[in-house]
This record gives sequence, structure tokens and C-alpha cells, in this order.
Amino acid sequence: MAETAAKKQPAAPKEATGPTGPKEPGRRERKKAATRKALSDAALELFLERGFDKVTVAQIAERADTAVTTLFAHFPGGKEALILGDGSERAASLAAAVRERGAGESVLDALEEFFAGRGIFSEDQDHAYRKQVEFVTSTPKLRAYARQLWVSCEEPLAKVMAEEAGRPEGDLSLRVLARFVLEIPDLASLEPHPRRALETVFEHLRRGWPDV
Amino acid sequence: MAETAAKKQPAAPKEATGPTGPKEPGRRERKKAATRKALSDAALELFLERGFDKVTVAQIAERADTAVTTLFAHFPGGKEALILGDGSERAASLAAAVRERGAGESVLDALEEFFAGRGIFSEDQDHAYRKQVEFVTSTPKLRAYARQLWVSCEEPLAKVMAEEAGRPEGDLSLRVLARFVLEIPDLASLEPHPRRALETVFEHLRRGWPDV
DNA sequence: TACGAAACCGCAATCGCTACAGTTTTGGAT
DNA sequence: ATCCAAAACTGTAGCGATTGCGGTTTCGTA
Repeated sequence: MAETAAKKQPAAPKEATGPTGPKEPGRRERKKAATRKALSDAALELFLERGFDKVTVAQIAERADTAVTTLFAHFPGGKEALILGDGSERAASLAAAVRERGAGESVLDALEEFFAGRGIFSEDQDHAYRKQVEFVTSTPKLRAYARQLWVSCEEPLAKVMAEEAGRPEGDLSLRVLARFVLEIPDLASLEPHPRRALETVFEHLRRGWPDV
Repeated sequence: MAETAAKKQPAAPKEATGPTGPKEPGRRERKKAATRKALSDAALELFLERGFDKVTVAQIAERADTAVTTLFAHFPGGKEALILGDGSERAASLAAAVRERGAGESVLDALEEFFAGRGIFSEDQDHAYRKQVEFVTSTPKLRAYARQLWVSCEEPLAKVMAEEAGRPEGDLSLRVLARFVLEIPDLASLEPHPRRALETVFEHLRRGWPDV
């Protein structure tokens, strides 16, 4: 489970690190991952069948053959988290994209590039995934949750940008920029051509923050 | 009850339009308004006493001496609507501020001015009101709801801006600008000096959208 | 004054979510 | 091989928001 990312492993099972490589989850972790997957799979199926609001957590747990309490143990974020996860890696990958950008590349260029390779913006993608994305954007509660996942990266993103731009950590102007950038996925998800929207927004942002 | 604003009055009671002026609500409307006020007053009191999450709708209805169902009849928006209303006039006043701006004034100037005179941004205000605003911004659920009220003005605002700027109604660039503008209250509510934040953001927006 | 609509009321039910207490499984220590 | 503590899972109970429903009261008006 790639949850909070920064939590101390409980004496990480030392399983005989044999020829299989240095990372073999061990039965316990494997089973846990299996139930987790069973839950989110069941959720996705049911949601696509009947629509988000027409499915109860009880039904999801039912189909996944688990108790409702188990569902919430795995997804404290509730129904929407079953599909969208908890976004625990977003902030990190976002920060990485900025920090490890190509030499001479601006921070905004790096961010545009980062988004361009993701979800709605990426051109090619397999059918099932596209359908899922479309489902999310057409379900208000899910869109709202997805947006929140992005916006919760505001602080981290603002911080990296401040570092990279050599400005004080709490810099207001950069916090605003971070927010605007993170608003893009939600903003663009409504557009018929998200990719174009992405480009348009970044054009304006570059003009507005010429030195970032 | 200044609700949806654009709803046909049910054969508006024709009460003897005497010397009292052309608009006397009539007993029924008066009572309705009274219960509504009783409800939101009760809610505000209880919220400030115990905190938003520590108050149940039952308790609010109780203190207002109404049934719970009545509460929901008046505030379909739920608990948060008890304090923040349903924002039914926001879009209109926003549009008006843009449309009726001073001659030679830019759309963005008008918007900055509009916000400058409101809630968090306005310097002077009576104590109780300030306390309420602070309460809202410090309660996540209320902040989220308040933000949503602003963002739901996106379409209308984008539309007026398009008209004023002589651009096609669906103009992407302006829709983005509308969103960013409407994000400001939420963004600034976190800042120690919201007014400064307001100015800073508009500086960037003017640079980013030079011809608006 | 009588009628119909509007506002209110109380009740039952659904649904998301949490708390609890008990059971099973697993990994590692002895 | 054996044992123990933590982790994962389970069912039950319960809280609180929200909705639907049928019935009652209160108004405004014809």
C-alpha cells in the first residue's frame, strides 16, 4: 500500500532476500493488496454500471466479499477514494518534476510538461482508462475530490518553486501561482480539447509570472 | 428569502399597496422569513459556541423551535447553507459590477474593486461579522462551501467578460480568467493580509491578460 | 366563508461513516 | 517446532445528515 509514504515501516518483514530481488512483499502484504484491489475493482465496476450515487458502500463491500469496515480501513477517504486513491504520491512527483527539470528549462515549462503526460492530457491511452477518466469528470463529487487532491499539493509545490526561484518560502506570489497551476486539471477536464486548454493556460501564466 | 432570484412569483400577494410603499411582504412571507432567520441565527450561535462539527441539525432545529424537515425545506444546501446561504445573488452582482464599471475602467479593475469592498477584504466591519468570517475561513467544510459558491459563478462571469471584451461566448482564455478570479477569495482568506493578497493576485492577472 | 396552496410537522428509512469488541492470520522470535 | 503480538478482517451497533411521505395548520383570496 503506497499510502502516506512517510510512515515508519513496522520492522519491515525481512523475507529471505533471495534471487527474486530485494523487494518481495510477503504473503501478508500480498493479501492486503489483493483485498484492496478487489475493493477498488468492485467499486469501479459498480460505478460504471449504475453511476456513483446509485451504488452503496455496502454493495461494493459485498461484491468484493469483504466487510464494510474493511472497506473503510483500506479507503478512509470514503467512496471517492475507491477510484481516485488518496493522492499520496502526487506532491512528491510534482516536486520531483520541478526539481529535476532539464537544464535551462523554466519551472513553468517543467510543470506543463508534467501535466501533458498525465491522464486527461495524454493523447494515447487504453480504452478502459479513458472511460474511467470520463466517468470521473462527469461525476461532480468525483471531480471535486480529484480537484482537492491536486489542490492539497499547493503548499509543497509552492515550497519547491520558492526554492528553485530563490525566493522566501512563504512567498505569496508563488503560492498563488501554485494554486492556479493545480487548478488546471479540473479546469481543463471540462474542455473538449484539454490539451489545448493546458497550453492556453500556461501561455497566460508565463506572461503573468515572467520570471518563473 | 432571496433564493434563486429567477423564479416566477406564485401570484404575488397583492396586499393593499398603501402608504407603506409598493412592497409589503404580507404575513405569510413575513412568518416564513422569520423562521428562516430563526434557523440561521440558531445555527450561527451554536456553531460559534461549539464548532461546526459539534452541532447537529437536530439541535439547530431544536433551538429555532422548528422541525428538522423545515430546516431542510429552508436550506436544501444543508448545514453549511445555514450560514453561507445559497449564493443566489453573487453571480448577478458580479456581472453588474463588470457591466456597470466606470468609463475607461478595465474589467479587471472593476473586479478588484468589487472584491475590495467585500467580506474579508473590507477593512472596517463590525465585530460580530468579522468573527463570523474568521469562523468560516477556519472551518474547512465552510471554506470549501464558500469557495464553491464563488466558483459556481464561473460561467456567468466568463459570459459577461466575453461580452465586454467582444470575444466569443465560449472563449477558453476568459473562462480560465474567470476561474482564477473566483479562486481569489478562498486563496486570500488564508493570508494574514487578504487585502495585499488581492492586490498581488490582480497584478499578476493583469500581466497575464493584458487586454482585459 | 370556503377552498387550495404553502409552510410546517413528525416519523420512518436510507446511506455514509465510525466505534467497538472479538476472531483469524501471519511474521518473526524463541 | 512453538508461541506471541501485531495486523487484517469481521459483524453489530449507532450516530448524524438527508429525503420521502402523509397529515395538519395557516394564509391569501375568490
